[in-house]
Amino acid sequence: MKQVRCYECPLRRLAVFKPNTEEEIDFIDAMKRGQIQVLAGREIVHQGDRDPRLYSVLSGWAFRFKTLTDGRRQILNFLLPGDLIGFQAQLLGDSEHGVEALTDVDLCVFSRDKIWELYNRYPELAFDITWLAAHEEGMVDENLVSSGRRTALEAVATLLIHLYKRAAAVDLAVKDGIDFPITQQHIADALGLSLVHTNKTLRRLRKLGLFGLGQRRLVLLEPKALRKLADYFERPINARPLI
Amino acid sequence: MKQVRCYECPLRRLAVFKPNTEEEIDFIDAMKRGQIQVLAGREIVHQGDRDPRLYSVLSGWAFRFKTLTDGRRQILNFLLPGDLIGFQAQLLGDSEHGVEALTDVDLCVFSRDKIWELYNRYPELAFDITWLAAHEEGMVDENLVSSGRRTALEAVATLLIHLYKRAAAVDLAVKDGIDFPITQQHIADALGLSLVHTNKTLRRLRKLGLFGLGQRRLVLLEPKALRKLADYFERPINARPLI
DNA sequence: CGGAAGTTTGACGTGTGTCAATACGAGTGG
DNA sequence: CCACTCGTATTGACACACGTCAAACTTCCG
Repeated sequence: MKQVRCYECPLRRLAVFKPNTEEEIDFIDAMKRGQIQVLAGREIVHQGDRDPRLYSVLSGWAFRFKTLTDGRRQILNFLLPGDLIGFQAQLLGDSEHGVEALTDVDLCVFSRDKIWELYNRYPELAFDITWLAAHEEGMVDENLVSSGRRTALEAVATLLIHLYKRAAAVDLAVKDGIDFPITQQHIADALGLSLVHTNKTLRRLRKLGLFGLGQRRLVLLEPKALRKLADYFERPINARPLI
Repeated sequence: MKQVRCYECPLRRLAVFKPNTEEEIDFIDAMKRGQIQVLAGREIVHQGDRDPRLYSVLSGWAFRFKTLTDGRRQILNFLLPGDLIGFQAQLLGDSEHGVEALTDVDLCVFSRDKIWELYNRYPELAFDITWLAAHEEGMVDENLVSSGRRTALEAVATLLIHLYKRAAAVDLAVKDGIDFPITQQHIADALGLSLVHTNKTLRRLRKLGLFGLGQRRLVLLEPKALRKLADYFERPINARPLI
């Protein structure tokens, strides 16, 4: 994607995002050092990196993960446009998790130096960062419930609904379907399941007619039934901040 | 515990906590509305509460959790002295998780109104809150790895080490043992295991001589072996902020 | 002393993992 | 346009980690 200035950021046109003042946008723009593209499958942050960069996702999907020394991998949560990278964990210090691009991804790069100025001069933006951190924790919480206390069927249903809603919110939905770049291996790693069992679980859900998946495209056919499986309450979607 | 003013807070004497300026402490003290005690087993925040209060843990243990409608429970993480409550998830809005006292707990109650003033006038404190939120997310991350990708044996070892270190950091250690108020049911709910299997796993670890547990007291007998099981790297412990 | 809460044990069932092979789809090169 | 290949999806057979049920035991405490 071409370099974009923050005041012409395509994300700002979306309804999910809270509007900012002109002054705030100017500051964010000044903090933005540039933009990089990372190809699908490449690492954005390496687990153990010292002092990782600060990014935000401008387009595409990514995910945070941890790997054990013997290679077992756990996906912590997925990152979509508007999400921050590098603010988690030690805001300064080593990154305790890796981040990998799921699709080709455009990232805004921010200068870490200016974070301090942001906290000093733009308390509302500072609050937004806290909000985003807390919100992301909420997603990990939800994922932990799936991994720990839901059956494979429930967990997969929960994840599909969740990703669907998030993708739709950032306008990635096209007539009741979203572009779905996630492989079964990703689902397995996110939920702590094996690849084979994930496959069989997806097949069961599909046979029940609850959703359609194919050609990188996900459609929820029976959202009510899925929500019931997922023990999922509809919650009001507050506007979320965009840095 | 008697009402304590923030500048005489016993936690501030501990090495883990980052010192604050006098002005900051004064502000925190002004923000503190009082102190309450919650008895072991009682709920501090009810899942679904509208606009829950803001607290910090002054003494005792608590935990955050979610329950599904049929009663299955997942513990998200444990809270020890110095941890904040109510800043997670929707910093304003419903709480998506409950918080329960594990032991009798003393809590500092903060007025939500002043949060805004804090962000405006004390950017460093604002940053600390973000830090604490991100740090807590890191703990949920770690727990998710245990639940999703570690065996029961590894997961339990990981949790014991982790809790030991945290408790020792806030001076709850007495000659290589800590006061350990957690039941096997709590461990099970934190790791997504059944009570019975948790019991058998603990017994196995004990038979291996890796730790001692009894009379509410935990001792790590073979920390190296435990760390190996847990795939655990020692990390430098930065001073953590205290609000 | 009695009851509640927590811990232990054994027997047995099953959800999920592992292994191994096949099928499919998209891209590449001849 | 067909072979080839590589990543992904699919299947079946089988193993085991972990769950469930049920009962006893231990500790704590009023």
